[in-house]
Amino acid sequence: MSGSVNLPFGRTGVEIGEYRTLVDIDSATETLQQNGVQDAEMRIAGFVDSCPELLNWLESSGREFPWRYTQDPWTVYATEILLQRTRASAVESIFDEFFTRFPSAAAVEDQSEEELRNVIRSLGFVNHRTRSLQEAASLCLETSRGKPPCSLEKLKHPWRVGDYSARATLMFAFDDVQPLVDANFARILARVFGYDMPVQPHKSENVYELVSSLVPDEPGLARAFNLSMLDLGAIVCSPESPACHQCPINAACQFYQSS
DNA sequence: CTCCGGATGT
DNA sequence: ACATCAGGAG
Repeated sequence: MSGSVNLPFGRTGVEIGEYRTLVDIDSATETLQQNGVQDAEMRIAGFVDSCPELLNWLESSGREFPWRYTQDPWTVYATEILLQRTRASAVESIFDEFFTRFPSAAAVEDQSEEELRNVIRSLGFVNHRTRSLQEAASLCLETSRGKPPCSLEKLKHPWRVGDYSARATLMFAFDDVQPLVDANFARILARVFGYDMPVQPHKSENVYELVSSLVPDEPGLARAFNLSMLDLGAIVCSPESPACHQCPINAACQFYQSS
């Protein structure tokens, strides 16, 4: 049941012809046109056709964080809370200690709150995250024997577990195809398609709709696609001074073409 | 829309 | 000092 996709990155090998059948090019084009982007059809096609190479880049250059090697629902759910507005490298540095002390939702209720706060202190947002993890653990123990629920609305029940974290849990723990719109993703799309980045990228309905159409409708590829955008944003397409010369999709990027 | 929270990188 | 980080709430 678990392990139906290849870890850590999912499925990274696919031909362009198959990939095209798994995304909604018409819907993506329509959404992009509503943003006032010229040549929307051509730009969407260019992006989609570059995605197989993007997945190859993930396979060779992606970040192999420990949480990418498991689909254990509690581990995925708790890790998403640890990752909120926090550098992934910071979470990596406490990952082993955290899941040694809190390998299950039950462990969070068994250990003292002070113990929990000590382990996550180096991440910041300690008050927020302590309450989130306690309520998440409680939810898991109430609803399904220590496992997080596989429903979007129920996953969002704990304090400060919102749309992104809930969808990420569905995607990475339950192989449920989801669009994961974070700040990185929005920045990349703004550059690739040449429109002004929304003030709250992860809350923009327009960006969300666009990403929904561009996520391939197959769990292994959807996992790889989402991870590739996270890593591209962190490694190559950084906020300041992006390394366009080493970007696997620069041929389809308006920012690169016009610079 | 605005504001929030903390360690970390620059 | 200031912006950023696998966002979220009011």
